[in-house]
Amino acid sequence: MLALIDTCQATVTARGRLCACLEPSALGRLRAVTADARLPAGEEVFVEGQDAEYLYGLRQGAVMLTHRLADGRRQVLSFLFPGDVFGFTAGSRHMCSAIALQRSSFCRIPLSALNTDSQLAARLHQIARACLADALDHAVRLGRMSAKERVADFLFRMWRRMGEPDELQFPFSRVDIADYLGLRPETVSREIASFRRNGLIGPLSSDGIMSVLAPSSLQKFALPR
Amino acid sequence: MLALIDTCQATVTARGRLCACLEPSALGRLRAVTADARLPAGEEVFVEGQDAEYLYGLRQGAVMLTHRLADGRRQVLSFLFPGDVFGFTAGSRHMCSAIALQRSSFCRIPLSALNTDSQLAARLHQIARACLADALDHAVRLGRMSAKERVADFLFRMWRRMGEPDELQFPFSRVDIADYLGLRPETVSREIASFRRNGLIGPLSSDGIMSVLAPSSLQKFALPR
DNA sequence: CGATACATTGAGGAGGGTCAATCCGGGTGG
DNA sequence: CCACCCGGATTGACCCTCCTCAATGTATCG
Repeated sequence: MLALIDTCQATVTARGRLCACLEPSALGRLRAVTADARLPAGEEVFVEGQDAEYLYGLRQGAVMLTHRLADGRRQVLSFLFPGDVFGFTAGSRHMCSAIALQRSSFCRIPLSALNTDSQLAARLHQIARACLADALDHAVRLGRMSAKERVADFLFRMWRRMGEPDELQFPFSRVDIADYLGLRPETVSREIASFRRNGLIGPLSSDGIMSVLAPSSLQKFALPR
Repeated sequence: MLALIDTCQATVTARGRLCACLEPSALGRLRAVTADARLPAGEEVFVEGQDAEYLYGLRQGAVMLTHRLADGRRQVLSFLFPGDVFGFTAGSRHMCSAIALQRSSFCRIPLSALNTDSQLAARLHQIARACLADALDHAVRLGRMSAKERVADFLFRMWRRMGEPDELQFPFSRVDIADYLGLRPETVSREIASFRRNGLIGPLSSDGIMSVLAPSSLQKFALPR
């Protein structure tokens, strides 16, 4: 019965838990219209400019939203984890691409469901407002924080987002992180090395796992909330 | 009758025109719950951390949304003009402050109206998604564009937003622009001076009015859309 | 007319970008 | 099993964009 109430095997997050916030009848309607899908790492859920037909709820894996300029420069707009909902658009077309960073599974919610199910629509719009808040926070980071602050804030938020583990294992590359933070990969590397020298994080093991030694020191650089 | 259909004296914009998109009966319900207000320049519509009770529709004037870091650094998140709707929140509290840049008038829409009027709610959520798109665009600018590109893009978008006039008259200071673009006011001044030397904009008259001579040249720096 | 606030301009410096070399782990094939 | 290669991460050297600090210009207001 619990499994029925929350069909997404999602970690509990402020933004996520689409299913958990719906009453059983609404959940039934949701299940009736959603379809599941899987993608291997590197594949696109949707691409910029494509007609938007669905919203997406990430069940397992990780996804990033990216926007590309004409000359190839890329900005990563968001990293998404299980429980997160994505695919919101202003008009009829996607304004960014969604790329699976790992083998991922997600459900697709037809946009038409927004017109027919007001409780579902209200919940999804609440999530859209949370995405707006995230985007504005990100603008603050990109506009007003130094490279060191951006990297520390990023490590801290990822650490918290992943359940405050002793060891962080990222599904994304240095280039992805750099494109998210508005920096170059070399700068990200240097800042991480600096934190390691200062004992805020442990030595990097061979497979990219890093231990978080002093989360509170990282948090000093982070945006509140 | 036209006045009844659109009670906001707002310029036509993609994001705005809340009233114009509502059918007459919904508009009547909207008018029944909204209240009007005015503010002089410099006053706050709401401040960060305050409990959110309303959404706001700007009728006349100009407003900016700002976020402050603990040490005083400020990021301007958005400049708003007649027709724009603002005050969207993720939780129960405002995540930014809204400051009138000019004497402004606006209407207040109680959040409770979102629960009782689904057509109004749908329209406001559509606007919220447009705000999300704007915020993501802004992240691209802040993360991946040079100072020259940011200023050119800003001038071009303001020029277009204000109806492509021959002369631009801003209601905000260089500091406001700099805090919006993630730059220092000196840098904004220098880039504007550079555009003036290159003939993209005319000489600055004493009262801050600038003429736009080569919008298409400015547009080359701008983000599409 | 001075005082204040804001914009502009200049000189110098620092943070982060650019380019290149090196390292390292994993896959591939002999 | 090992040599080779390849992609990503790291590190170093150098440079450029943008910031910092200060001086000057300009408009508004008492």
